[in-house]
Amino acid sequence: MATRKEVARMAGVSEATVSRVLNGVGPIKESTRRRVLEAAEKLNYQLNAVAASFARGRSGNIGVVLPHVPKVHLFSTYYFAEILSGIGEAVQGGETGGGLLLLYRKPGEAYDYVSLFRSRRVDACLILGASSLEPERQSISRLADEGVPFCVVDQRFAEDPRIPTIVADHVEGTYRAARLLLDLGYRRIGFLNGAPQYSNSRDRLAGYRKALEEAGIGGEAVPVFEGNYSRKSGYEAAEAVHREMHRLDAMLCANDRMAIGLIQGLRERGCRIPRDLPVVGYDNSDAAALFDPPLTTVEVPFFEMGKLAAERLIKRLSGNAGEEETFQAVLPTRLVIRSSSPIREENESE
Amino acid sequence: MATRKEVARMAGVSEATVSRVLNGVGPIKESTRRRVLEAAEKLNYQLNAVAASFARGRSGNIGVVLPHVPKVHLFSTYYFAEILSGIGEAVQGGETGGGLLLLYRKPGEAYDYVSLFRSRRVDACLILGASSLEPERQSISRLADEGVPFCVVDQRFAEDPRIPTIVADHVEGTYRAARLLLDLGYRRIGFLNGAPQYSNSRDRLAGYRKALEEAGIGGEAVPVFEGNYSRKSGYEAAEAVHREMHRLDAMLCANDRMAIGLIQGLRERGCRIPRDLPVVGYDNSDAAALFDPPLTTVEVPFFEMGKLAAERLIKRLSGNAGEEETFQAVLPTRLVIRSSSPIREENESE
DNA sequence: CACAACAATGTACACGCGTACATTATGGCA
DNA sequence: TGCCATAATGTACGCGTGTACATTGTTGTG
Repeated sequence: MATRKEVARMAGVSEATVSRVLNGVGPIKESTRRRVLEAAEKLNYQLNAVAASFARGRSGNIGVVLPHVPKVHLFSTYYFAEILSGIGEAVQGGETGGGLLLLYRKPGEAYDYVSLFRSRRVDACLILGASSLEPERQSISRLADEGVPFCVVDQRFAEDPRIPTIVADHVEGTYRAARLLLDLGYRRIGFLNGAPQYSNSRDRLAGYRKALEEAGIGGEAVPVFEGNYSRKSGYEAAEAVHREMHRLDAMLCANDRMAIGLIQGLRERGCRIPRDLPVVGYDNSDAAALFDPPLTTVEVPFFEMGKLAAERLIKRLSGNAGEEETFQAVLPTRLVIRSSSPIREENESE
Repeated sequence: MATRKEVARMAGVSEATVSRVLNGVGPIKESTRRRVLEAAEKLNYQLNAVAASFARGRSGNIGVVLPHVPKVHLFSTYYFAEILSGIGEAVQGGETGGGLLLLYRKPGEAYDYVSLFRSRRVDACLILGASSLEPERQSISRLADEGVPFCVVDQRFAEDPRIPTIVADHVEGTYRAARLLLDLGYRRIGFLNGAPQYSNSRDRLAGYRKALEEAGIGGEAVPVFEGNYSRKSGYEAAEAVHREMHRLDAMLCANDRMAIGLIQGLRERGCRIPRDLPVVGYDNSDAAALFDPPLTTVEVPFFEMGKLAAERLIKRLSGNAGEEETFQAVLPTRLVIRSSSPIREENESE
């Protein structure tokens, strides 16, 4: 394995000159540059990236921290897949040379993000699938203390404005979805939510409640169910939903997968969708369009969220540090009307 | 930022002792260990992973090289999502401490894998979505020359037995699927394949042809179409398929997404599935079960392939090197019968 | 008690690079 | 020619760790 020293010797220059040629630093005579490059070529020299990272004090890659749930195919989840695709798009476009370092954490537990930086394994870090549970919140908070570049995707920490976040406007999303059903004349609209430790779950609930309250429908008149965003949990919720059927005339779900599971479960109980019960999903995943019936749902720009988050980090790494150090962006959602809700002459989007 | 030296000073020992305590190497007096750990704790010391990698000559993470196609949401692809999920499962279970380093390459181009190792950025490497195109084949071949741990997933290089691969038995997969249609009485079975630069495409074609030949159906009697595994390409293929309808009485597709696109396109031309034309997919993606009609398809253990590939690398890294250096595994596929093919009393699986 | 065996720790250096600073060529101008 | 600014290159060192080897305690055995 050739090293810088050998290249220097063959080219008849000092190691520093080799380094300068390879990094394009400082003025170099053209003939020298050629000699060095030829020597490097001839020796099949390859810069040791780890040594360079060590000398620079930076690893050159961006960390992406994901929750690991055994047996769950995380990447096959529309939510994570889209966010990650967006992140990938950004790092590819950014030409950082470095890669994405995928790291797993146990959800709910404290993860030592600070060590991640202290150990120089990442220069910046994106946090996906975080919750508001105290251990997680604290460890993310410590990251803010540290002043390092990071960003939490789709999870707000309203109480700590120093935590940079990029979220979607889920309040508006479920508000619109609920309004659609209300405008169609439904009053007893149930809600199947995900776990409340996620701010995005709580936001969805808030938007739903807001719409109902505006329509003068009391808080406890309509039941709220809880799943975990999996198809299975929606399927299992069908039992409870079916039991409460007399108090319901429509269902709103916090994501498409649960909506699909719910519909499958309700069908097994003889329920026809949307005739007996309109069901509205959320996310506008691929499955929403393919399912029978195609789901009315809310489109969320997960791809763009990931892309934006990564771009911000990359920009902050490669230049003007410090400015707009903490940012909190909220991206809009969009209602998509299909046939799991009754068709009527409504505005197709917006 | 505390360093080893300071810990050593505070604990009243040498740096070497600190290192030994932290790495659990050699005999250490219990009282010393405690003093060191206390000092490290008190100073909030964090080992510099980059420096350690540098000293060890290993980075501690596993590279995953993916094709990057602009605007394509790679992770949202069932194929890549499942393989990556499997890889994630393996690295999580393996407790390597290190992470997955995601790296992008331009498909079809030569990628300098060797540099990846020479630069010490990865200790091992998984290659996804590779093709048999000459530049790619060569650069992967060079990796084999190098003798480093790597594995190509779902792409064979039959001509070079030194290249470790894990593939699915796609020949058997399409053979079974074609046999299903033949057994149902169909003779003029068309095939919509992916791009032929992938061995998995060619294998699918081979299985399909094998079944037809066994049934005494000549090579050119039935048309073969080509897409690129996207839903859109299947949708666009509908035109050609519809044009050739008189020569067809069933269609086999190289993946579910194309099958779905094809069905959507055919429907727009007034074609009913499966009554007018049975369509069989491939992959058994989530969409296959959700689509209307649910697709008859071939299940492929992508998750297991990724998991197995990663496990092999991890095993090879963390111990007995050299043995079974190159391995080529072939995992079985499984026919899944749903209603995009006519129902008859067939064996549901196997 | 002498000595070996081993436990416990210290010393010293390599790892390959980036870069601050020192030094030497080069060219323009008075 | 002499002088200075700048180009071009060399020297020297730090980065923080792992670890081979040397050294110093400790224990057991004859």
